[in-house]
Amino acid sequence: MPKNPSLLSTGQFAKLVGVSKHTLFFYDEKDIFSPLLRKDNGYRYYSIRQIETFLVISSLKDLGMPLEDIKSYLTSRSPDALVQLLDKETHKLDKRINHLKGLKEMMEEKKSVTKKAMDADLSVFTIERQRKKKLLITEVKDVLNSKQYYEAFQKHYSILYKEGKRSSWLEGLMVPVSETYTMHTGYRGYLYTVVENPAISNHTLTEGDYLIGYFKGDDEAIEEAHHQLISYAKEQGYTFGDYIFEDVVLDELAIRSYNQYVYKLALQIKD
Amino acid sequence: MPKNPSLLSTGQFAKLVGVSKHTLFFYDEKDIFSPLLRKDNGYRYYSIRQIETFLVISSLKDLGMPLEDIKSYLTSRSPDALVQLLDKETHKLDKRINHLKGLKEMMEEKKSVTKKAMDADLSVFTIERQRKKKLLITEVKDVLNSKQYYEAFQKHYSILYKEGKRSSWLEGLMVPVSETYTMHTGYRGYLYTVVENPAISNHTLTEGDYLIGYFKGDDEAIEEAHHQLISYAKEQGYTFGDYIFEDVVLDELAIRSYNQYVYKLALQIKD
DNA sequence: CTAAGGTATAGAGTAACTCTATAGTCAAGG
DNA sequence: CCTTGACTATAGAGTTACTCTATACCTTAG
Repeated sequence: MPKNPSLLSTGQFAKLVGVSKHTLFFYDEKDIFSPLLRKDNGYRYYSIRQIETFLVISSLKDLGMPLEDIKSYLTSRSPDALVQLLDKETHKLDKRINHLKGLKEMMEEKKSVTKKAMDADLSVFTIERQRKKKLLITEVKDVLNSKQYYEAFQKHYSILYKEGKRSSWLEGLMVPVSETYTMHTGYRGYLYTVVENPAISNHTLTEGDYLIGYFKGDDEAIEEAHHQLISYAKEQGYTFGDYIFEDVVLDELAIRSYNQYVYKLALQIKD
Repeated sequence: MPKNPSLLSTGQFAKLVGVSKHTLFFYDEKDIFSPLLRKDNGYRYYSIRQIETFLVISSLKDLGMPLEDIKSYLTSRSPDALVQLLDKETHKLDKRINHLKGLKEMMEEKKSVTKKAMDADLSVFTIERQRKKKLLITEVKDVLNSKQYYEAFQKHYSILYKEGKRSSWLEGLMVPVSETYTMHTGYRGYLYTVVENPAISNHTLTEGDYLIGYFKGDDEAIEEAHHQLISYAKEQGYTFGDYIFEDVVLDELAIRSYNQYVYKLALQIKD
């Protein structure tokens, strides 16, 4: 290594490490990372040796560590402290990676649901086979009661939240078939979310067939849709299960007008 | 779902989705996300249906999408556009995840190197066996020449950068043994980085033994250390290879004073 | 009917920059 | 030696996506 260490101007150093000159001015000003020396004309000169250091600092920053914390680490740095710091950060990193993986999964799920909804024929009912699934369900005694709905939601989310499933976008309402004809006066339902962890699951759906219908419209149309689905199932002589599953598949994110939302209803079919 | 949709105040909604009330005021003001309705007293009321939408918006934001872009998406939303958007974002997400995985790997490497350096006995030389490794090396004709060093670095990094290895913290200098005794007048060296991809590797180290020494000090001490290592190898009658590998193992990040840095020198041993 | 707690707006402050304006510095060609 | 163009510096305003504070109005339980 050079005895007379290779010196780089601010611009050169910035280019090498991939940031702007201004960032280096800023770091210097805040005493986070300073050039090896300054010449009489005020020009900053960085050593090539400082590249690694800078890259670690900027990686820590990328990991969300505030510059203040980085600075305060540097004022009390030691090999022991470094190992501790790296230990802590790799753990955080693990969590971040898992969070992002979860997000990705959800985005892909949302994508596939949206695609299906786009292609769906709203005028026909179809049969779909679903694999076994574990659900977390939370009862809402009266779905029309705003307060109860709110509390159920809060409960439901607090359980999911503990699981680290911070932003599960995909859940719906599970409505007992028995409630279908009293919907306008108030009815019982269950918020449901598909979960992997059996520890938080409190309901299991066995593998089986579902009668599926896609419907467009507002809340009233959906109430009507429930009736249509049941009537059709009766006509066809299906023995159906206890619940209808209701999911919004094209919502505010894909559609501007409220009454054009698309819902998917699924009725358990026995045998 | 409720015909009379369950309405939540700003505070309630904020609690459910895990942000502050102010964030919701802010989003409303910027027309990014607004309550379903406002009562005469100015109070905002959100629908429970809006929770999913909000969570997607905030996930997109978490993924680094500017609110401006989210807003402009929402003004031209459609199922097709949503699928496109999700497609683009999952790809970005993949890149992010890989980047973080790379960072994690490097942090773990740095951690282990630091630990080893802490425990190392500076007064003894040891033999270590190393597995086969692929390297990317870049020649520096005269290590003491600042311009050449800079250019070599730039070249070296631009290759690594293309590989997506954005912040490889771990590389050093490979010095031909033949140059050891002319170090003060200038000498040839090679920047080296261990890489996985054989396509960018231009040098292979076969499995073999290395004579390892840890040294503390500044640049001059390290020049001296090169000599010590060679002398010791000669004394012991080792047939040695062509290169000494020089790595800074305790640097600016772990140590405050420049002349207390710890270097690791490794000399290839034949047979 | 009052107190505790919720709601509103306006505006200042924050991190970690980026961008602009203004001015001094340097190296190479004519 | 001078000029030109590319570099360097500082100061300060602007940016994003908020948070925080101050002030004032509203609602509901006891």
